[in-house]
Amino acid sequence: MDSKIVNLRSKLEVYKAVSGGGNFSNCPVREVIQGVSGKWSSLLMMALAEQPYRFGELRRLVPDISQRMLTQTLYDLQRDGYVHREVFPTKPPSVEYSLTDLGHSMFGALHQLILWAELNHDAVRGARADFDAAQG
Amino acid sequence: MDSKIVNLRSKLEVYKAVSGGGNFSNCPVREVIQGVSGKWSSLLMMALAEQPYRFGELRRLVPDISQRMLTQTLYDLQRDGYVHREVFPTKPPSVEYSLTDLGHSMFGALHQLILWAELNHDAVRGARADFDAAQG
DNA sequence: TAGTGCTGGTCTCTTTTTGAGACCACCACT
DNA sequence: AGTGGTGGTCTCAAAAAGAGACCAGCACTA
Repeated sequence: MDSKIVNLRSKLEVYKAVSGGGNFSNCPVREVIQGVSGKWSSLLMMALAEQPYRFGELRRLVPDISQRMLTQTLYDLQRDGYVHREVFPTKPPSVEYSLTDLGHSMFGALHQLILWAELNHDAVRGARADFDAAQG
Repeated sequence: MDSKIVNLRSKLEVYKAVSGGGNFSNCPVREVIQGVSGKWSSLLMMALAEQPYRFGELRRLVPDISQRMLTQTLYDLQRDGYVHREVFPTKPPSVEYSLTDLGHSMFGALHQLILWAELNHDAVRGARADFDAAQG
């Protein structure tokens, strides 16, 4: 067990103590994590970390997102301060989305998870296949 | 812009090249991230990184999860190889959930995001409040 | 001996979230 | 005059999640 995990263990104790009931219901980390935990949030963060994109470009970049969810996810990311939305007065008007400083900062952490996923996605797929084979 | 982000930029170029259509639809990272992106997944990973827990303990630890979603999320985490499920022949039988090696490894990466959330949740809340105040 | 509680779930029903696709105004270009 | 691209919104259907009843089996208690 490495030091990070030991460190977290003590953090968890703190949460449980603070929340009073010995549970996670008031954990302030939850709302932040849930903001990133949407189906499309991390994917859009990945795209915008690369460079700013316009609405239509994002739609083409992530073809299986519905226009409705693209609108809504970008709105939520903007609301949480990760994404900046700028309208340019072209004809027709174009809208550019980019990461804020807070967004770049958050992406630095999210990036670790993405790197892990890159390295281990075959292990996860393997586990999934084994499990399905064993359980039916 | 730090080196991590520059590094990722090149990674993204690779994905777009590989997928053929210049988009994210085949990105292998997506399925891994989505496995962690469930509403309850990261919370249960946090709990189990602390120590193994039994079903009822987890339910008490996360009081606002329904029994149905607790069952299902644990099942999914087990299927992806992050969680080990062990039944003890007590009366009545008890079931213990713990992280596998893969689960601990993944949590190491998720941990970065959790630490970020700890440090920045007030900034996110502030952004949210500002946005709501401005937009109505 | 009957009642109560705890175990880890499943089943059904309702509510919320998401997806699919039509529709919109505006303007440029052909 | 028709077509296409802009960034959306609106409606309706499908999928996912939440709420809560129910279950068998055994221990403990009254």
